[in-house]
Amino acid sequence: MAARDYGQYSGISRAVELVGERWALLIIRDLLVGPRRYGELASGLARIPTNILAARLKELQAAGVIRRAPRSRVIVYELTPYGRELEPVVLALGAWGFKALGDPRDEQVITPDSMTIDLRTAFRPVVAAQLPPTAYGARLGGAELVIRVNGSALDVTRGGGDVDVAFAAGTGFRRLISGELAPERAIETGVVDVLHGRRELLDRFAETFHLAAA
Amino acid sequence: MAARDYGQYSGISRAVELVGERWALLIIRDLLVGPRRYGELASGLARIPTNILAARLKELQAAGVIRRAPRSRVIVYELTPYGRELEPVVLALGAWGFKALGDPRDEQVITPDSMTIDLRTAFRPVVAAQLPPTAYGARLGGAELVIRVNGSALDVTRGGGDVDVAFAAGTGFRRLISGELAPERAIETGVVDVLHGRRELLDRFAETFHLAAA
DNA sequence: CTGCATCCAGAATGATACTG
DNA sequence: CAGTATCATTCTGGATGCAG
Repeated sequence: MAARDYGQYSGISRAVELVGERWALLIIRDLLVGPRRYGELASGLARIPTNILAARLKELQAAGVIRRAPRSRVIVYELTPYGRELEPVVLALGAWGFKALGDPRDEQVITPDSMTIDLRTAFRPVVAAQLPPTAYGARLGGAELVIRVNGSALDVTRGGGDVDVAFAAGTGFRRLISGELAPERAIETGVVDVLHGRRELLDRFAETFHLAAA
Repeated sequence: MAARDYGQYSGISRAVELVGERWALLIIRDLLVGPRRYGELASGLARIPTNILAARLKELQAAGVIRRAPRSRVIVYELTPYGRELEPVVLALGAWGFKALGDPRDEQVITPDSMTIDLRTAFRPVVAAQLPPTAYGARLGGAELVIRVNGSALDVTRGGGDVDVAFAAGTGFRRLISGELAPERAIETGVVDVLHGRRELLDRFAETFHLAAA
């Protein structure tokens, strides 16, 4: 039950003892977006068995990475301050893994939380600071997000709202961000579908969010 | 055998599919220090079962993270360029885990490679750049290292050589680096044992290598 | 209904023995 | 030295049960 240890005295081995079990980093990823209820975690991590989710939540609590917090009648899980220190690690790991992503397969889901973190990994604050504030509406798989960029600040929320440009992208999302496909080409080929708004803002999106493939 | 996938289309899930299996990140950690033979990896990761090591090496090759390279009669494993891009991830994770380290337990080993990476995570190049070049000899558990700091450059090698100060530290190593114990106190209490050289250089060591506990 | 606990088949790991 | 083969143990995944 407790994470088996590696018998080594080192930072890495301690870290993987704490958060290296299967599913653990994905739980942490979703909690980086915000506190979540048990059921919210379960539906965000569609294929996690419920007993494994319960076990991981206990282990991560014991490790001091997350905690149960009562919020007006319901219980949510949230990162502790120490857990939140994993943010740079998760973002760096996500950036690395993003480069190895191919096109999404049919059985793969995109959740709002995972997409939010992926957007954070690809976000270029220095570039964004030079551009006017913009709100994008993005529909990707099952996730529908409003992405607000204001200076070097990024804010991603779920659901609708007023946006400057709204688009739907399946396989195109990664290609846009990797620079593999220019925005105009993406629209032409139908890989990205602009639903409404100023379609030229897709260029700005591609500038703001960029992660070159390896 | 192949890494089971999480059914999600995201950077993190892809990353943990590639390097999230048990022992994988420790193998990568040691390969970050330099190319290693099968037997070197096996002895650095004392408790890894040999079949698991063999399996991981194959999976990591298939993932494009490492490769087998023939070096004058023998075969070594080394990181691919893509694998080397994990360096910031491993260092960040190591820094996080280091903060959760307690005192070393008896059954825990310290290997030269793991210690080398831990020193890299704690190294402060900006601080080091202000200090004169210094060579430290450190004996920690089974690992005996020569640590050369020259400006903002750090070089850690195994074995002996001329150093400005040599010291042995058991539990003291972490406490020194975390700032939990001042160098003078460490020497007084016998937690750190200066073998020869200028003992006041331990202050410089503690300035150069620092990682505050959480 | 949410938040888990229990049960069981199958997969991964760990220990050890063995081979080219 | 560099792995492969075998087998006991542990963990995961999927289904289901159940208490607040």
